[in-house]
Amino acid sequence: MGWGRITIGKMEFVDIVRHIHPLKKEDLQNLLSLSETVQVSKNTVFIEADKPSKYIYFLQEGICRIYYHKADIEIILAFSFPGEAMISLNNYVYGTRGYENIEALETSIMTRIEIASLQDLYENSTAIANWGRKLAEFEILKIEERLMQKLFKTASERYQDLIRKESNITNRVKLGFIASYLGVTQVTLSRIRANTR
Amino acid sequence: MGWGRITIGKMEFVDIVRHIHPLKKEDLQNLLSLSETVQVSKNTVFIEADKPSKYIYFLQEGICRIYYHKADIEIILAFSFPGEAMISLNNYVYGTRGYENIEALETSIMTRIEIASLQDLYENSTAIANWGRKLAEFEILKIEERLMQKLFKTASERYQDLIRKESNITNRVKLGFIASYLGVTQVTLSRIRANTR
DNA sequence: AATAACTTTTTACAAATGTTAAAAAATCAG
DNA sequence: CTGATTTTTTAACATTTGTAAAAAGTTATT
Repeated sequence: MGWGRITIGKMEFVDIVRHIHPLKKEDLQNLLSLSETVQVSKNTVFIEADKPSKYIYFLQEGICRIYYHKADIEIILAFSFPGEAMISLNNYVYGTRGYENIEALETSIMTRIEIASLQDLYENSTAIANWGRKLAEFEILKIEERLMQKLFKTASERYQDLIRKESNITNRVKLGFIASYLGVTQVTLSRIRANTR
Repeated sequence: MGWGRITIGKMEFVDIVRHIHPLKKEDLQNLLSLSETVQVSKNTVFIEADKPSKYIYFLQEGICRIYYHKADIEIILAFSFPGEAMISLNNYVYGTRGYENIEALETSIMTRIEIASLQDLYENSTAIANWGRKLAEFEILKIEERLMQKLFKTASERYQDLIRKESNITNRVKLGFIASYLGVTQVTLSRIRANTR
């Protein structure tokens, strides 16, 4: 569909941090001093299942997919957009290996922090501990939202919801991925799209 | 099935608290001083959707169901067993009204803490803030587990998983509820059970 | 511009699950 | 214990979704 690239969202790391939980200058500085901005090129898997992942990432620009691999099935749990945190959950919580693979679907800018250093901060600053608490709480809400969608809504409704929220996602992500995210086959998604016209 | 009641798990509140994140005597005392043990009788809905819920509950004894109501559909998100926390998520995180109804399926013992007081503690104690962070992180893992089950496994596998984990749940919870939890109709669950024999 | 590789849609058929209704089984109340 | 109520299973049929393969459309490369 030769439309050319769509303008995409961008977010500064400090804004991402502050949006989770406001911090005083000193705490903010401590967090920022641990952070490192990286560019991840298209189709790079930067968090891999079964491998320890040292970092928590915050997406500033681009789009990623979080997916699980099981036997020969691959299922997309979520897409990440600017402003969102990306982690290997079990790794972050227990320090063990996790299930998630996370791949940049476009060349993306993200800021990362070493989880071990972050956890030191958690132990030494009440404000940052509460920041980490809020981060976790928002993740709960995000994943609960996803589960509710899956439990309550048909694939067709979930598709509508997705394009309402991210209107140009079909121009940035191939339909096979979107079908996987919705939990249906690509054939079913094609049928849904055919009935929506 | 005239078997008589099955012995059920029990948990002390202090053990539940310590299992989330170890606390020093003083912090533990602060938490305990805010807590209040209550008995909730069978079939009582003690957290209601669209109503503010002042408390976070920790189940010591009994079994509860967390369910959403939408139009005329009712879907069970989870069963709670001793040791688990029960909250209205949006209420806990944002102070707004939530989607969850939580009902005691058996007469249950639980300890509750006022969310507002707990949040005061979060602001004033690094250890308790980290305790709250861990609480949230474990909730993420729990709900992620549930989502993965739903995404990767057939209803039949999910049923097997459930009875492996809670072998006597079919004696304590009616199959209509279990079907709802599994995300299938009761007819489908009957078919699953018929094929498992 | 032509070819190859990849993505999306369509088709035909199979399998799984839902719906409705009724029967069977289990449980509860008096 | 017995009848009433609730829960669970079974049956018949409809609908949805999956599978596999082909066709159509798109993108990338030479």
